[in-house]
Amino acid sequence: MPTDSRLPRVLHVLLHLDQIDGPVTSQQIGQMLATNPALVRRVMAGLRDAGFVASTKGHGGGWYLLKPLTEISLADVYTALGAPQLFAVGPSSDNLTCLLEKAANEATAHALEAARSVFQAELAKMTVADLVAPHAETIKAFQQSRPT
Amino acid sequence: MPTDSRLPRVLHVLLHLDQIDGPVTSQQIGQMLATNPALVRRVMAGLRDAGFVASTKGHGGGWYLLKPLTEISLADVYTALGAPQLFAVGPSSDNLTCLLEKAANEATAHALEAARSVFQAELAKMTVADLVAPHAETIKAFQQSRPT
DNA sequence: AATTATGTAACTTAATAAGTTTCATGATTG
DNA sequence: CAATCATGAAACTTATTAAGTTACATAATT
Repeated sequence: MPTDSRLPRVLHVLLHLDQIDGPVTSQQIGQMLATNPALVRRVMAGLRDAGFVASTKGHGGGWYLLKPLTEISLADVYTALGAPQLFAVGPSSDNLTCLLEKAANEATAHALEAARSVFQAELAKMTVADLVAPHAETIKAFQQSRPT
Repeated sequence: MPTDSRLPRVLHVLLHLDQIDGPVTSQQIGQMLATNPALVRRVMAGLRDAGFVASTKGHGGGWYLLKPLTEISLADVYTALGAPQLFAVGPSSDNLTCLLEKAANEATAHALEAARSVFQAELAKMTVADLVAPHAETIKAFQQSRPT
Protein backbone atom coordinates (compact mmCIF):
# COMPACT_ATOMS: atom_id res chain seq x y z
CA MET A 1 0.00 0.00 0.00
CA PRO A 2 1.14 3.58 -0.32
CA THR A 3 2.66 5.08 2.83
CA ASP A 4 0.07 6.53 5.18
CA SER A 5 0.78 10.26 5.21
CA ARG A 6 -2.38 11.43 6.89
CA LEU A 7 -0.68 12.60 10.07
CA PRO A 8 1.80 15.01 8.47
CA ARG A 9 -0.84 16.14 6.03
CA VAL A 10 -3.45 17.11 8.57
CA LEU A 11 -0.79 18.79 10.69
CA HIS A 12 0.08 20.79 7.61
CA VAL A 13 -3.58 21.71 7.18
CA LEU A 14 -3.99 22.78 10.80
CA LEU A 15 -1.01 25.10 10.50
CA HIS A 16 -2.54 26.72 7.45
CA LEU A 17 -5.98 27.06 9.05
CA ASP A 18 -4.31 28.91 11.88
CA GLN A 19 -2.89 31.44 9.46
CA ILE A 20 -6.00 32.11 7.43
CA ASP A 21 -8.93 34.18 8.56
CA GLY A 22 -12.32 32.63 7.92
CA PRO A 23 -13.30 29.22 6.52
CA VAL A 24 -11.07 27.44 4.02
CA THR A 25 -12.75 25.20 1.47
CA SER A 26 -11.80 21.59 0.84
CA GLN A 27 -10.89 22.70 -2.64
CA GLN A 28 -8.32 25.15 -1.29
CA ILE A 29 -6.95 22.64 1.18
CA GLY A 30 -6.75 20.13 -1.65
CA GLN A 31 -4.44 22.51 -3.46
CA MET A 32 -2.19 22.79 -0.43
CA LEU A 33 -1.99 19.00 -0.25
CA ALA A 34 -1.92 18.44 -3.99
CA THR A 35 -5.02 16.30 -3.92
CA ASN A 36 -8.77 16.57 -4.40
CA PRO A 37 -11.53 17.91 -2.12
CA ALA A 38 -13.17 14.54 -1.45
CA LEU A 39 -10.00 13.14 0.05
CA VAL A 40 -9.60 16.25 2.16
CA ARG A 41 -13.09 15.81 3.58
CA ARG A 42 -12.45 12.17 4.32
CA VAL A 43 -9.27 12.89 6.22
CA MET A 44 -10.61 15.98 7.98
CA ALA A 45 -13.66 14.07 9.20
CA GLY A 46 -11.65 12.65 12.09
CA LEU A 47 -10.55 16.09 13.23
CA ARG A 48 -14.12 17.32 13.00
CA ASP A 49 -15.42 14.43 15.09
CA ALA A 50 -12.71 15.14 17.65
CA GLY A 51 -13.88 18.74 17.92
CA PHE A 52 -10.66 20.33 16.67
CA VAL A 53 -12.22 21.84 13.56
CA ALA A 54 -15.67 22.46 12.17
CA SER A 55 -17.02 22.98 8.70
CA THR A 56 -19.91 24.90 7.21
CA LYS A 57 -21.73 24.42 3.96
CA GLY A 58 -22.73 26.80 1.26
CA HIS A 59 -21.32 30.11 0.14
CA GLY A 60 -18.37 31.19 2.22
CA GLY A 61 -18.31 27.79 3.85
CA GLY A 62 -15.31 25.62 4.62
CA TRP A 63 -13.12 24.51 7.48
CA TYR A 64 -11.97 26.46 10.51
CA LEU A 65 -10.33 25.81 13.86
CA LEU A 66 -12.42 25.30 16.99
CA LYS A 67 -9.47 25.12 19.38
CA PRO A 68 -6.18 26.99 19.50
CA LEU A 69 -3.26 24.92 18.23
CA THR A 70 -1.59 25.35 21.60
CA GLU A 71 -4.25 23.05 23.01
CA ILE A 72 -3.88 20.24 20.45
CA SER A 73 -1.01 17.81 20.84
CA LEU A 74 0.31 15.76 17.94
CA ALA A 75 -0.90 12.70 19.80
CA ASP A 76 -4.40 14.17 19.86
CA VAL A 77 -4.27 14.52 16.10
CA TYR A 78 -3.00 10.99 15.61
CA THR A 79 -5.81 9.69 17.79
CA ALA A 80 -8.36 11.79 15.94
CA LEU A 81 -7.27 10.14 12.72
CA GLY A 82 -8.19 6.83 14.28
CA ALA A 83 -4.68 5.95 15.48
CA PRO A 84 -3.80 4.38 12.14
CA GLN A 85 -1.67 1.26 11.88
CA LEU A 86 1.83 2.48 12.72
CA PHE A 87 3.93 -0.48 11.60
CA ALA A 88 4.42 -2.27 8.33
CA VAL A 89 6.02 -5.09 10.31
CA GLY A 90 4.04 -7.34 12.60
CA PRO A 91 3.81 -10.79 14.15
CA SER A 92 2.92 -13.74 11.98
CA SER A 93 -0.27 -15.53 12.90
CA ASP A 94 -1.75 -15.81 16.34
CA ASN A 95 -1.44 -19.55 16.02
CA LEU A 96 -0.26 -20.61 19.43
CA THR A 97 0.29 -24.27 18.67
CA CYS A 98 4.05 -23.84 18.27
CA LEU A 99 5.95 -22.58 21.30
CA LEU A 100 8.85 -21.45 19.17
CA GLU A 101 6.57 -19.42 16.96
CA LYS A 102 5.04 -17.94 20.06
CA ALA A 103 8.45 -16.93 21.37
CA ALA A 104 9.37 -15.34 18.03
CA ASN A 105 6.10 -13.44 17.90
CA GLU A 106 6.38 -12.23 21.45
CA ALA A 107 9.86 -10.85 20.97
CA THR A 108 8.82 -9.06 17.80
CA ALA A 109 5.69 -7.68 19.44
CA HIS A 110 7.73 -6.52 22.42
CA ALA A 111 10.15 -4.51 20.29
CA LEU A 112 7.28 -3.02 18.32
CA GLU A 113 5.43 -2.10 21.47
CA ALA A 114 8.48 -0.32 22.85
CA ALA A 115 8.75 1.59 19.60
CA ARG A 116 5.07 2.49 19.60
CA SER A 117 5.33 3.76 23.12
CA VAL A 118 8.17 6.09 22.20
CA PHE A 119 6.33 7.26 19.11
CA GLN A 120 3.26 8.15 21.16
CA ALA A 121 5.40 9.84 23.79
CA GLU A 122 7.12 11.96 21.15
CA LEU A 123 3.75 12.98 19.72
CA ALA A 124 2.43 13.82 23.16
CA LYS A 125 5.43 16.02 23.85
CA MET A 126 4.45 18.82 21.56
CA THR A 127 1.43 20.75 20.44
CA VAL A 128 0.64 21.60 16.86
CA ALA A 129 1.55 25.17 17.68
CA ASP A 130 5.04 24.01 18.65
CA LEU A 131 5.62 22.68 15.17
CA VAL A 132 6.53 25.99 13.72
CA ALA A 133 8.85 27.00 16.53
CA PRO A 134 11.99 25.81 14.69
CA HIS A 135 10.90 27.87 11.70
CA ALA A 136 9.47 30.85 13.52
CA GLU A 137 12.14 33.23 12.27
CA THR A 138 11.74 32.20 8.65
CA ILE A 139 7.97 32.29 8.73
CA LYS A 140 7.92 35.69 10.41
CA ALA A 141 10.25 37.07 7.78
CA PHE A 142 8.15 35.57 5.02
CA GLN A 143 4.95 37.05 6.36
CA GLN A 144 6.50 40.49 6.73
CA SER A 145 7.65 40.34 3.13
CA ARG A 146 4.07 39.70 2.00
CA PRO A 147 1.72 41.80 4.12
CA THR A 148 -1.97 41.04 3.65
CA MET B 1 -0.02 -4.65 1.58
CA PRO B 2 -0.22 -7.56 3.96
CA THR B 3 1.70 -7.09 7.19
CA ASP B 4 5.38 -7.92 6.82
CA SER B 5 5.90 -10.93 9.08
CA ARG B 6 9.31 -11.97 7.82
CA LEU B 7 11.13 -11.11 11.04
CA PRO B 8 9.06 -13.28 13.39
CA ARG B 9 8.89 -16.02 10.81
CA VAL B 10 12.62 -16.38 10.26
CA LEU B 11 13.19 -16.20 14.01
CA HIS B 12 10.76 -19.06 14.30
CA VAL B 13 12.71 -20.98 11.66
CA LEU B 14 16.06 -20.37 13.33
CA LEU B 15 14.73 -21.74 16.61
CA HIS B 16 13.57 -24.88 14.84
CA LEU B 17 16.85 -25.32 12.97
CA ASP B 18 18.62 -25.23 16.30
CA GLN B 19 16.53 -28.13 17.55
CA ILE B 20 16.84 -30.41 14.54
CA ASP B 21 19.90 -32.42 13.67
CA GLY B 22 20.89 -32.27 10.02
CA PRO B 23 19.52 -30.19 7.13
CA VAL B 24 15.85 -29.20 7.03
CA THR B 25 14.23 -28.84 3.60
CA SER B 26 12.32 -25.79 2.45
CA GLN B 27 9.33 -28.08 2.23
CA GLN B 28 9.55 -28.93 5.93
CA ILE B 29 10.11 -25.31 6.89
CA GLY B 30 7.14 -24.39 4.72
CA GLN B 31 4.99 -26.64 6.87
CA MET B 32 6.20 -24.93 10.03
CA LEU B 33 5.30 -21.56 8.55
CA ALA B 34 2.16 -22.74 6.79
CA THR B 35 3.45 -21.66 3.42
CA ASN B 36 5.23 -23.06 0.38
CA PRO B 37 8.91 -23.87 -0.24
CA ALA B 38 9.53 -21.14 -2.79
CA LEU B 39 8.58 -18.44 -0.30
CA VAL B 40 10.79 -20.06 2.31
CA ARG B 41 13.76 -19.93 -0.04
CA ARG B 42 13.09 -16.31 -0.86
CA VAL B 43 12.99 -15.27 2.78
CA MET B 44 15.90 -17.48 3.85
CA ALA B 45 18.09 -16.07 1.10
CA GLY B 46 18.91 -13.05 3.26
CA LEU B 47 20.03 -15.20 6.16
CA ARG B 48 22.16 -17.27 3.82
CA ASP B 49 23.83 -14.18 2.37
CA ALA B 50 24.50 -12.96 5.89
CA GLY B 51 26.26 -16.22 6.71
CA PHE B 52 23.84 -17.32 9.44
CA VAL B 53 22.64 -20.42 7.60
CA ALA B 54 23.63 -22.46 4.58
CA SER B 55 21.77 -24.80 2.27
CA THR B 56 22.74 -27.86 0.26
CA LYS B 57 21.07 -29.37 -2.76
CA GLY B 58 20.05 -32.91 -3.58
CA HIS B 59 19.18 -35.87 -1.43
CA GLY B 60 19.43 -35.09 2.25
CA GLY B 61 19.86 -31.42 1.42
CA GLY B 62 18.26 -28.46 3.11
CA TRP B 63 19.01 -25.67 5.53
CA TYR B 64 21.23 -25.68 8.60
CA LEU B 65 22.80 -23.20 11.00
CA LEU B 66 26.31 -21.89 10.44
CA LYS B 67 26.49 -19.91 13.67
CA PRO B 68 25.18 -20.62 17.16
CA LEU B 69 22.05 -18.68 18.01
CA THR B 70 23.89 -17.12 20.92
CA GLU B 71 25.91 -15.17 18.37
CA ILE B 72 23.01 -13.83 16.33
CA SER B 73 21.09 -10.85 17.65
CA LEU B 74 17.56 -10.06 16.55
CA ALA B 75 18.96 -6.89 15.00
CA ASP B 76 21.33 -9.02 12.94
CA VAL B 77 18.37 -10.97 11.61
CA TYR B 78 16.40 -7.84 10.81
CA THR B 79 19.39 -6.45 8.93
CA ALA B 80 19.87 -9.74 7.10
CA LEU B 81 16.30 -9.48 5.85
CA GLY B 82 17.24 -6.17 4.28
CA ALA B 83 16.00 -4.01 7.17
CA PRO B 84 12.49 -3.91 5.75
CA GLN B 85 10.31 -0.84 5.91
CA LEU B 86 9.31 -0.61 9.56
CA PHE B 87 6.49 1.94 9.41
CA ALA B 88 3.20 2.12 7.62
CA VAL B 89 3.15 5.84 8.43
CA GLY B 90 5.52 8.31 6.84
CA PRO B 91 5.99 11.90 5.76
CA SER B 92 4.05 13.24 2.81
CA SER B 93 6.13 14.40 -0.11
CA ASP B 94 9.58 15.86 0.02
CA ASN B 95 8.19 18.96 -1.54
CA LEU B 96 9.93 21.75 0.31
CA THR B 97 8.07 24.67 -1.19
CA CYS B 98 5.78 25.02 1.83
CA LEU B 99 7.42 25.77 5.15
CA LEU B 100 4.40 24.56 7.07
CA GLU B 101 4.45 21.25 5.26
CA LYS B 102 8.14 21.01 6.01
CA ALA B 103 7.50 21.59 9.72
CA ALA B 104 4.76 18.93 9.75
CA ASN B 105 6.97 16.44 7.96
CA GLU B 106 9.91 17.07 10.21
CA ALA B 107 7.93 16.53 13.38
CA THR B 108 6.47 13.31 12.02
CA ALA B 109 9.86 12.09 10.88
CA HIS B 110 11.35 12.95 14.24
CA ALA B 111 8.82 10.85 16.16
CA LEU B 112 9.25 7.98 13.74
CA GLU B 113 13.01 8.15 14.02
CA ALA B 114 12.84 8.00 17.78
CA ALA B 115 10.59 4.95 17.50
CA ARG B 116 12.88 3.28 15.02
CA SER B 117 15.84 3.84 17.26
CA VAL B 118 14.09 2.14 20.16
CA PHE B 119 12.98 -0.72 17.94
CA GLN B 120 16.54 -1.33 16.80
CA ALA B 121 17.84 -1.06 20.34
CA GLU B 122 15.32 -3.64 21.54
CA LEU B 123 16.34 -5.99 18.75
CA ALA B 124 20.01 -5.51 19.52
CA LYS B 125 19.41 -6.32 23.16
CA MET B 126 18.83 -10.00 22.71
CA THR B 127 20.13 -12.93 20.72
CA VAL B 128 17.95 -15.46 18.97
CA ALA B 129 18.96 -17.93 21.67
CA ASP B 130 17.49 -15.61 24.28
CA LEU B 131 14.08 -15.87 22.67
CA VAL B 132 13.23 -19.14 24.29
CA ALA B 133 14.41 -18.11 27.77
CA PRO B 134 10.90 -17.13 28.91
CA HIS B 135 9.67 -20.53 27.73
CA ALA B 136 12.66 -22.63 28.76
CA GLU B 137 10.73 -24.51 31.42
CA THR B 138 7.87 -25.39 29.11
CA ILE B 139 10.09 -26.40 26.23
CA LYS B 140 12.29 -28.54 28.44
CA ALA B 141 9.24 -30.34 29.82
CA PHE B 142 7.89 -30.84 26.31
CA GLN B 143 11.14 -32.30 25.02
CA GLN B 144 11.41 -34.67 27.96
CA SER B 145 7.91 -35.90 27.29
CA ARG B 146 8.88 -36.75 23.72
CA PRO B 147 12.43 -38.13 23.68
CA THR B 148 13.96 -38.67 20.25
C1' DA C 1 -34.01 29.23 -7.98
C1' DA C 2 -29.17 29.13 -8.73
C1' DT C 3 -24.83 28.58 -6.75
C1' DT C 4 -21.53 26.85 -3.57
C1' DA C 5 -19.92 23.81 -0.24
C1' DT C 6 -19.89 19.69 2.72
C1' DG C 7 -21.03 14.50 3.54
C1' DT C 8 -20.73 10.16 1.93
C1' DA C 9 -20.80 6.12 -0.78
C1' DA C 10 -18.76 3.49 -4.43
C1' DC C 11 -15.18 2.67 -7.34
C1' DT C 12 -10.22 2.64 -9.27
C1' DT C 13 -5.24 2.93 -8.61
C1' DA C 14 -0.79 2.14 -6.44
C1' DA C 15 2.57 -0.24 -3.66
C1' DT C 16 4.37 -4.30 -1.71
C1' DA C 17 4.52 -8.79 1.01
C1' DA C 18 2.62 -13.08 0.39
C1' DG C 19 1.62 -16.80 -2.29
C1' DT C 20 2.22 -19.67 -6.51
C1' DT C 21 4.06 -21.72 -10.72
C1' DT C 22 7.74 -23.06 -13.44
C1' DC C 23 12.11 -24.41 -14.85
C1' DA C 24 17.15 -24.54 -14.63
C1' DT C 25 20.97 -26.25 -11.82
C1' DG C 26 23.32 -29.26 -8.95
C1' DA C 27 23.86 -33.23 -5.51
C1' DT C 28 22.81 -37.93 -4.13
C1' DT C 29 21.52 -42.61 -4.95
C1' DG C 30 21.19 -46.95 -7.29
C1' DC D 1 24.58 -42.81 -16.48
C1' DA D 2 19.80 -42.02 -15.17
C1' DA D 3 16.40 -41.01 -11.83
C1' DT D 4 15.35 -38.45 -7.92
C1' DC D 5 15.47 -34.73 -4.75
C1' DA D 6 16.68 -30.30 -3.40
C1' DT D 7 17.88 -25.36 -3.99
C1' DG D 8 17.90 -20.83 -6.91
C1' DA D 9 15.55 -17.69 -9.22
C1' DA D 10 12.36 -15.57 -12.35
C1' DA D 11 7.67 -14.47 -13.44
C1' DC D 12 3.20 -14.13 -12.22
C1' DT D 13 -1.17 -13.66 -9.19
C1' DT D 14 -3.40 -12.36 -4.83
C1' DA D 15 -4.36 -9.64 -0.75
C1' DT D 16 -4.44 -5.40 1.77
C1' DT D 17 -5.19 -0.62 2.42
C1' DA D 18 -4.21 4.48 1.68
C1' DA D 19 -4.70 7.42 -1.99
C1' DG D 20 -7.18 9.10 -5.61
C1' DT D 21 -11.55 9.77 -8.19
C1' DT D 22 -16.46 10.11 -9.43
C1' DA D 23 -21.05 11.01 -8.43
C1' DC D 24 -24.81 12.62 -6.01
C1' DA D 25 -27.58 13.94 -1.93
C1' DT D 26 -27.98 17.67 1.44
C1' DA D 27 -27.68 22.18 3.25
C1' DA D 28 -26.50 27.22 3.33
C1' DT D 29 -25.99 31.60 0.93
C1' DT D 30 -27.19 34.97 -2.55
